[in-house]
Parts: sequence; C-alpha cells; structure tokens
Amino acid sequence: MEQTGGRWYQTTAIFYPSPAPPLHSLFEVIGADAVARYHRLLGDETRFLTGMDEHSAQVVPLAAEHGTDPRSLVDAWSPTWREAFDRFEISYDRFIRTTDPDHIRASEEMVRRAQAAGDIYKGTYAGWYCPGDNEFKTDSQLVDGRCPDHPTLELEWLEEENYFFALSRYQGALEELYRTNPSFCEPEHFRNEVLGWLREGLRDFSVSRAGTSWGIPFPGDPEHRIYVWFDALTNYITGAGFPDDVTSFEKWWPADVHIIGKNITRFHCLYWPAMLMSAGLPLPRRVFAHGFMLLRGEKMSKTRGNVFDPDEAARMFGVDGVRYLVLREIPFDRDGDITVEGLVRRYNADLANDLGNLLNRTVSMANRYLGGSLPPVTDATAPADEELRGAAADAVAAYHDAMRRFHLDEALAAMMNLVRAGNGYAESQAPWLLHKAGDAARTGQVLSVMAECCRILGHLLAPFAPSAAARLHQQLGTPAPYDERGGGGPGLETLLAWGSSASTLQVGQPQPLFPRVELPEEAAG
RNA sequence: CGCGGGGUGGAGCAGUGGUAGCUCGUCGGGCUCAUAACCCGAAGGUCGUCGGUUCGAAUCCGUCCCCCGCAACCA
Repeated sequence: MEQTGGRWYQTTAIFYPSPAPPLHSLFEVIGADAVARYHRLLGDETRFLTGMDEHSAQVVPLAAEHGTDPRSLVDAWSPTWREAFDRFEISYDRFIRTTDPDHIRASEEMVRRAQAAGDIYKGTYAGWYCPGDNEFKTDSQLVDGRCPDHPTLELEWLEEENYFFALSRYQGALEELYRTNPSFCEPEHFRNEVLGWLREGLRDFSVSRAGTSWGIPFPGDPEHRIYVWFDALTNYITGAGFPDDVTSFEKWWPADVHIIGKNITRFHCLYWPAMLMSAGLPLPRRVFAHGFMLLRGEKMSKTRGNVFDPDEAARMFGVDGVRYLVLREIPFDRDGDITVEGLVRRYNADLANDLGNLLNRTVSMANRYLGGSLPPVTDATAPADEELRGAAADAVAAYHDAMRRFHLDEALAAMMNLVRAGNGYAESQAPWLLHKAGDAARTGQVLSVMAECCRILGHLLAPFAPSAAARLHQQLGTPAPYDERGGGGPGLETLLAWGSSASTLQVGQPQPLFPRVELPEEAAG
C-alpha cells in the first residue's frame, strides 16, 4: 500500500454544464465519494475535489439558445449540479468552478510557466468548423461529414492561428514515467491503451482559441482565450491551493488519485503529467479510470432516450440504495450494464433480504428474548462464534484490498460474504431454539455475536450508504464515533476489530433498514 | 494487419497449467427469529473457432470468427 502520510487528496473529473447531472455522471462522483469516505474512516486527513468545467465552448451557443449570456447560464446550472451532489450525499470538500477567481489565476500561472519553459509556441490549427456551434469539430464528432447538432449546416474548413503546447518534447519523459511507475495509470487495460498512444508518438496540442470572449484570456495575448486543457486540468492544483496558498498547496499536492472516466485517459495520463513537468510541479500519484455505466447494453444518452433519471432512481431505492446499486452492479474498472429489473433484484436480494433482514432479525430477537439488552461478546467462544469471527476478518481483509485498488464492487462483494456468513450463523445457532430451551446465557451470546457482525457490517457499508449505515448503528445501539462525512473517528482498524464494543448493548426497535421494492409495471417492457 | 477490451452453465461475472467456482434465476428440502425474508441441497457448462505446446490447457503459443470502446475537445 502506498504511503499516504495520513493525508489523502482525491479528485473527480469536472463536468460540462447542463441543467442537472445524469445518473452516469453521478456514478463517477458516487464512486469517488465512497473512496473519500473510506479514507476518512481510515483516519486519513482527506480532501475531495469535484466541480464544473464552465469554460467549455458549447456554453456560448447554449446560452444563446436559452436567451441568456454564458456567465448567467453557468451561474444557473452549477448550483443544480451541486444540489444533486448534496442530495446524493457527495462529501466533497470543495465544489470548484473553473470560473472561480483563484482558478483563473492558477490557469494563467500554468500557461506562464509553460511559456517560461519554452513549451508554448504559435502555430496553425486547422479543422472542420461548425458555424452553428462556433467551434471546431474532431473527425470523431462528425456524422456523415456533418455536425450532428446542426446537420443542415455546411462545415467550413478553417485554419486558425493559435498557441500550442510542445507535448512532443515530453515523449521521452513520459516513456520514462511509465517505465518506472506503470501504475501511474490504473487499471492496466486502460494503461495499455495509453502506452499504445505513447508508442504512436505524441503530437503537440493547441491551447488557445481566438475569436471567442468566453474563457480565460491567454497570458500575453488577450486576443486569445485559454483553450480547455490548461484551464480544465489545472483545476486539480487550484483545488490544492495553487498558486496563492503555498501552505495549502504543499500540504495537499500531489494528489493521491485523479478519478476519471475512461474516455479522458489520454489527457490525464499524457497531457497532464507533461504540463506539470513543464511547470516544474510534482505529478499526481495515480490516475484511476473507471468504466461506463450502460443501460440495457447501451450508452445512456438523451438522443437515444434511454436515460435513467437519478431522482427517479432515488425514489425507488433511496439515495443509499442507488449508491449501493451502481457501485455493486458496475465493476468500477470497466463498463457495466444495468437494467431496472436487475437493480430491483439486486436491491431486494442484497440489501433487503440479506443485510437488512440480518439486522432486523438480530434486533428483533434481542428485544423479544432479552428486553433489548445484549451482553458483551466474550472471549470464551464456541467454534461457530470463532468461525464467524474468522469470516469477519476475511471479509475485512478482502474489503481493504479491494478498496485500495478502487475495485468498489469487490469490496461490496466481500461485505456481502460476511452478511451471508452472519445469516448462516443465525441458522446454525438458532437462538430461537436456545431461547425456547431456556438457555439464556447462550441466547445472549449468540445474539451478541450477531450484533457484533452487524456492527462491523455497518462500518463496511458506511462509505457506500452512509445514512443507512448510521441507521443501522442507531438501531443496534452502537452509534458510530465519526461524523456524517466519515471523519473524526478512531480509524477503521479500531472500528473493525472484533469485540471492540465490549460493553452491554441496548438495542433500539427493529425497523426495516431497506424496505423491499417492487418492480414497477411499466418498467418491465 | 491502427490501438485497446471482451467472448466461461438461462442472466451477470470470478478463475493465467493439475478433478470448472460465485451471485441471481429455476427445482427440491429445512427453519419459523425476521422485510413471503433466512439456511441446506440439486439440476444446468464440448470455458467463441481451428490447430499447436504439455503427462495435463478456460489458463501458454498461433489462426480465424464475433461483440464493444477509442482514433487526438461528448461522462
């Protein structure tokens, strides 16, 4: 495991403005949030950055479409994203907007440093230009040689003088980076793609645009605006305090991980490290690219009409349910397919029937047989108790291993293994029979062991479904000693140690943690 | 020969040389504390194709077929 020095700084990509985040954008942020909460629980001082990429060229035509100006548009849309993040309990420490004043200074400074390093030169950019969008289109964006958003307009082949960054100068340095530190980009299958691009040879990329007034003025040539990369990627160091807050920057940079979508590995794994080298700044420790959420095997998109509205999902499964489901159903390191039927199945099987029910039967029996009072877990344990304790240790180890690799689905699978072990224990020990037989001591012991299992499960669940985890602990009478963002606790090692709540427990009333849901009629088709 | 990923019981996946495993679903049984939940068992697979290496291949090598993503500004 990498040294983090008890300090953890992570970021997500920043998002293009739109009225509200679709579920597949929330997917990235929810995954990142689980990682951030995990690190807070570990006891790491944690900083989690996310936000909006507001200088996108598309903002200009979008604003015109909405009868407003770019600034007003992003001022209206960014809060709706932020509110959605809040609704889904994303525990970001800063919600950055690239229009923030400190970010503008950071971007300018990055350009200045690249200029000082001799990596910026004036060149000619040529490409297909769509008069409808007022922007250049890449070949991959074109459909039948036309702009998909303006298929009636003729594209113009335009040449524009703008500034370039000399990425090609960093070919050797980047090869060296991947030779000495391959895990700079994880997982491996996306790294292989990056290495392929590197083998093909790097080309300089343009970093300014003329003829627009939306964007950060290019240092030394205000006729130009900084074009995307020196603006967008720079947000990661702005969020650490660059360039003005030196103390903060020294504390938080380099980032431990940039969590991004697999489609932007090129920019994070090649452009960004080169930009940082040019600026004389340390590189982030890792870039982790996640796969995409597919709905019924297809990319979600408005044009396909197959979007799954996040609020609709939250109405069905609750925020905790949605968070759990997307991270359980989709392997974080590759694409994953979801269907409404599959989500309902998974929710009922894992959360309602297995985990929720384990808590419910535990609390219910504790109340019924012992007046809600559970004795401490003793050291002198039966073989079955030892076995469950071993299962808990195995689950915890597998969970840590998976979290460290950002394989969030595997971490949840490890948690579910312990849930099944807990239910199996209940079955084999049958406390209802012990109670009938009048064996109060063993009844108490078995229920304490089940409660202990639930207590540990609550902490494993906490990064993924924080509110449900809190309700679990509340019902169990073992309120979690950390704040609602997972911080300020004694550390997971302590929390996950078997028998760490070695006192009498007073459990609350049983209350279904995850009520079962039914498949809506119309969703069946 | 552009680059990368993938093809394993009905579905989704794990498994990189030694009798093919997990979750869901199906069927049968058990239990009755619990959210019609839980537990146990069973059925079900020529591991995409063809060929090779090996005592032994899902696993290594080669061929071919199919699916997906990327191809330089759509998470």
